[in-house]
Amino acid sequence: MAAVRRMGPPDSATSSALLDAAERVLRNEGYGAASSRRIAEEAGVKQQLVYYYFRTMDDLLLACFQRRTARALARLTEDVASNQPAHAVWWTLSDSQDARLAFEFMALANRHDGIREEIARFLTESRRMTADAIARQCKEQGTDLGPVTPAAAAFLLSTVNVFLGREAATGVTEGHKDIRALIEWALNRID
Amino acid sequence: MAAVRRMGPPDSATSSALLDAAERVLRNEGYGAASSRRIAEEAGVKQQLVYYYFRTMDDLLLACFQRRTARALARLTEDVASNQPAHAVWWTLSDSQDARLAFEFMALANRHDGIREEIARFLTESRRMTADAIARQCKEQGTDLGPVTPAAAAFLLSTVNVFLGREAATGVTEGHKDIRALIEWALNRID
DNA sequence: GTCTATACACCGATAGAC
DNA sequence: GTCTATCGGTGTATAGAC
Repeated sequence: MAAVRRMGPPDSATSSALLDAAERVLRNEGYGAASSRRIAEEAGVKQQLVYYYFRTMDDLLLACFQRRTARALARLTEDVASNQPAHAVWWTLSDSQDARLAFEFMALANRHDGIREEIARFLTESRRMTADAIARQCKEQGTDLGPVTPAAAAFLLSTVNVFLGREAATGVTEGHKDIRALIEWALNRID
Repeated sequence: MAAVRRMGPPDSATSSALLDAAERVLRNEGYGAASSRRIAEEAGVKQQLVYYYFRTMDDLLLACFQRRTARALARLTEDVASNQPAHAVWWTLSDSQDARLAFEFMALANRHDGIREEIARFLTESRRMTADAIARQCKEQGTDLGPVTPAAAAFLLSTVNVFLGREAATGVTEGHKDIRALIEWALNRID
């Protein structure tokens, strides 16, 4: 029956600043550095304020991820409705900052049940939307992708960028130019 | 000048058991759980023994990764020399346990300089070996992969499995069947 | 080679004053 | 809404006995 602690509204400026700070820490230092003290410092507030706006650290990280997925799904909805859906999805996912953050959340899912479930929901949903858009586009254009089914294309579109971003941050670029060229070639066949 | 602490040999049974334990903890619980206490417990020894065999926790994790890359490069050398190099590389990388561990090390690289450098070296080297083998195979067989250059194929071979493994552990399987079929199709064209 | 004991930093989280 | 103070737990790492 706990839940007696006083708590602030989820839409305040400070709450939002904490979520922004959490994103930066996760992206640049990894989830191992995402402590209440480090995130509060990054946001420029006292550590204890974290627990005024969020019940637990796990709650903060989950809220951070959910804010991201809500934005990503809104953006994806626009992308698949555009007249070059495959290109639009690819360019949205091409943001290197987002890719590194996405990687960190995937890693976090290993020990955070809530985030694991959210990731499963989000990936399944977004991949279906992308696959449907590609299938529709191919049908309209009369394009045959051969062994590359819409579902396979959607998988590649959503995973390749995450690796490109993480590897680039690690100092690896082997094969990156070629894989980008290959994706561009495929996008031009689809759209 | 430090380095005054007494330390054990790097090839003992206990040292090896600690590295095995570290692999299991990393794979199943993530790098956030890879503490000296947790790893010692997993290996069935006292926490302080970790510091008899390894100078720091970072050293242990680096040794763990280096043991893995040494084995992986040896295996890769066999694979690329076989008469179906592409298939051999793919099946080696298809081990889901290895894939999940590889993902964890990629995440660790965000905050561990030594591992980041080792990953950069290993990925660059292994990807070149794979690309060379694919290029050679295509030349011998007279196969034209079109927009899929050997470097692009090597990138996909080394990254797709890592995501398949991590996603499956997260409860996501959307597009997995299709991407496996696509890879198989491509492998049969190459070898 | 392994044990006990222990120092010190940082972690998540709470209580209550202002 | 933000502050100070603080608790118990866990983390890395070391010293010295057996």
